Amino acid sequence: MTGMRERARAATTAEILRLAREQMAAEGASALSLRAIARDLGMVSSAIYRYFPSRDDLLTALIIESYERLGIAVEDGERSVRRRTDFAARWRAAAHALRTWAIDHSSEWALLFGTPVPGYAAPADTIAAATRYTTVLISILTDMAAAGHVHRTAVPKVLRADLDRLRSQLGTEVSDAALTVGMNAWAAVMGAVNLELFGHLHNVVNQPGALFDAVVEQHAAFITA
Amino acid sequence: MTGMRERARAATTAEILRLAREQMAAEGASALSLRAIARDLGMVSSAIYRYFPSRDDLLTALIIESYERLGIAVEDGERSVRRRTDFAARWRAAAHALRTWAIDHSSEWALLFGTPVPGYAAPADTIAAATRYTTVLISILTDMAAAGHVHRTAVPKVLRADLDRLRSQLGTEVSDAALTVGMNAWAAVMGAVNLELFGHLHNVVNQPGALFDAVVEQHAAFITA
DNA sequence: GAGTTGTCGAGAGCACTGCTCTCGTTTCTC
DNA sequence: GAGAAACGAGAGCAGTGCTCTCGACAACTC
Repeated sequence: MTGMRERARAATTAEILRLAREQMAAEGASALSLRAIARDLGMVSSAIYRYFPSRDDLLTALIIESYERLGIAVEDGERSVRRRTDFAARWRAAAHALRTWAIDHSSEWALLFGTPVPGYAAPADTIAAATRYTTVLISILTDMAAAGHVHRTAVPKVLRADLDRLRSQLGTEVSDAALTVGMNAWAAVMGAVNLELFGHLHNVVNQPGALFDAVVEQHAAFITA
Repeated sequence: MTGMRERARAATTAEILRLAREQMAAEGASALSLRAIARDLGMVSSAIYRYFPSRDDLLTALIIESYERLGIAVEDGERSVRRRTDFAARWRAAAHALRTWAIDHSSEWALLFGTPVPGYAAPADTIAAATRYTTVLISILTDMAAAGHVHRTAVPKVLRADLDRLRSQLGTEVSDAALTVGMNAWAAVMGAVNLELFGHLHNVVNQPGALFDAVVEQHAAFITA
């Protein structure tokens, strides 16, 4: 219902986002220009502001979309593992889905995990979307706990309060040790992907993904230990 | 020697870099403006181009300086450990020096390890400077090898060739296993710092540095295992 | 010492950016 | 059908990186 105006608005909003993503992939997020999008769209630059009040708002919309897509990619990767009790395999699948998405959408990855824009404070909607890809790891740990697995890593005392809060936020019954193992794995994987995508492995590791595989294997052992 | 012209040039070059760093600390690297620097310097914008042919060249100079400073900070931190055979302590000191520098110079950290500028290809001078802070970790592993320590981590086959090349580049006699352990630790630490500085731990880990400490401890155990 | 050469800062200007404001036109709502 | 709201166009502002020209001065050559 509700007329052609609303439909037209939804269509051009989607078109703006599509063109923005296209432009971002071609020239990087920092080069994203509202005026260029307007030109591609065949309208005058000021008209864009009817749809996004500022460049930051456009970026926010793109960030939310990208978090969702990353989340879906990681979920799909992890879900493809048949033997659900093979927790190491599930971890590997999730981690490799993460890296693959990052490589295939490097400008979006940079948008999510690169330098934050100085004045830009992430709105609440983005942090909700941002949790999606991490939830996959939590679900693996939760299933391990349900299967009777007990993690025995030392938990730094300072982390206790945070882990308690996290557990109640996530509504899961994962031990402090399991959460610690998970966060270590998370940090390591993110570090490896960032190093690779942001060019810090040039002349260090030429074999693409070799460092990443090593990191994933190390933490596969840790997670299932 | 050689006259006032050369001295004046060196002075204003240094002043430009100083103002650039100041401005970067205040508003982030992306907001760095040649015109603003010129204004602060009391000269017209086009005059800046006598000293740096483009904004990218200024950024390159800043990047090299920052890599050097980071390297020095990590070296100093690691050197402060008295018992040179306490390799875990040396690792902790180096890692914490890295994080401390990152926090104290967050805009410079973002410049080094954040989103690379799309068109920007790091010149050879930067990659030389970039190795400095990593060399500290290598030196710890080298000393461990000299002290008879043998690392037993599994080494991914695909990494072999890269590790061979690295070893000869570095001119050190560290085993493949030791290098693998080191690179894993490197990736994890970089990941933890990036997550913290780029705001991805908001509402996840509020205790500053708690995740970092956990990561450092885990790899301290790995390195000395 | 005189003359040439090269460096420097100033100024104007180009193409671009995000963003604001106004002004008709079109669509929706009552 | 009348009033309100949404929309696109256009002009304009302040800012950016960068280029070009021009006059002043230091540095080197003869």
